[in-house]
Amino acid sequence: MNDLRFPTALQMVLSLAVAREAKRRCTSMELATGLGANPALVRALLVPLSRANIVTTTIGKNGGVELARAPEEISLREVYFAIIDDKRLFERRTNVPSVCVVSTNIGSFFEELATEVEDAMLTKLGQRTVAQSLMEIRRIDAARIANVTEIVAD
Amino acid sequence: MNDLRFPTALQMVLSLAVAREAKRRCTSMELATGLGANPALVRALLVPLSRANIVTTTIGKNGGVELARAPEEISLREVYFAIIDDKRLFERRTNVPSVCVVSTNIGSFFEELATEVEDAMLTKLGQRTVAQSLMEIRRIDAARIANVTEIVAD
DNA sequence: TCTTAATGTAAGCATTACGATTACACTTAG
DNA sequence: CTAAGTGTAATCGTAATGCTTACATTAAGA
Repeated sequence: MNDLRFPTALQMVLSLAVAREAKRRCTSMELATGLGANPALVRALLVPLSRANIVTTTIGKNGGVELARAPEEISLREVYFAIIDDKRLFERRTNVPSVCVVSTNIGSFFEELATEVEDAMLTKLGQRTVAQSLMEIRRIDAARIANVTEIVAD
Repeated sequence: MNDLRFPTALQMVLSLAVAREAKRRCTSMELATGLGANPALVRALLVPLSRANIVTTTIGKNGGVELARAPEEISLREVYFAIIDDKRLFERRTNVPSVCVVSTNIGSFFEELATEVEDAMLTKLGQRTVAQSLMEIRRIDAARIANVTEIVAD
């Protein structure tokens, strides 16, 4: 089973960015509906997002979720890091015996390699903000609609 | 459970690069010993490596495995791609309903994003060859030995 | 030709991590 | 006081992978 936490959290944040334009809050139920998922799953993901100061949750009646900052100020790297954090992209083997120069040092080497590759990935994510991503989503939507119209016209 | 195929294959290829210097072949048993793993596991990974022309296997008595090319000519990207291939780094959610502009287009958007991030990672891996990696391993080993000597001297 | 040493491959079990759901405690507006 | 929210724990199902065993296949060499 693949890890869907990042795509899920990303969609949540993007939906919150849309709601923010209307100065609205979302409930975990609304977010769950957009995902085709369960509100409890959404709330579980809200915990680390809240801890990272990406969203703000309000308990009680009329409560809900909103972005803690302007979407221009939130990078996808922050979202990824808030959600994933501990898990390394590449995990190394454990219990490798020391029987040659390779087996003895592969652990350190792989750690270096994994860090470097992971940094490259995070840098890429750091170059994108939530605001830009929302613009991109709308660009994709416009293209989709234009395409549908064209097909209908045939 | 984390996917250990890439680190496993990488160690195998590095061990084969060492063996190549001595003009030796390795058996899957030898490689498995260095990994602390089972020969059948090694042989399963040998199949895609062989298909990608990274290693050459020889069946029968006195058979075994060797690098198919010089270690300078094999990038870590090739090793990664040979082993992982199908599996995307980021998987998107399935069955997302179309209830708003975000949920309707998040799939396409995430696909674009995942491709870009994955390319960044593969580029990083493409900049490293097996030969360079082996040199790096030996550098780490030398540093480790120097450190041990220093501690013993205290 | 027979034995031996190797790869190729399929089948089955255990483990792990995550998704999904349910349930309930807690909080706050009106 | 009630309704509408979040916070969180517990449980189950499932998919992917590692690990192991077993056996078929192949080829060298006595």
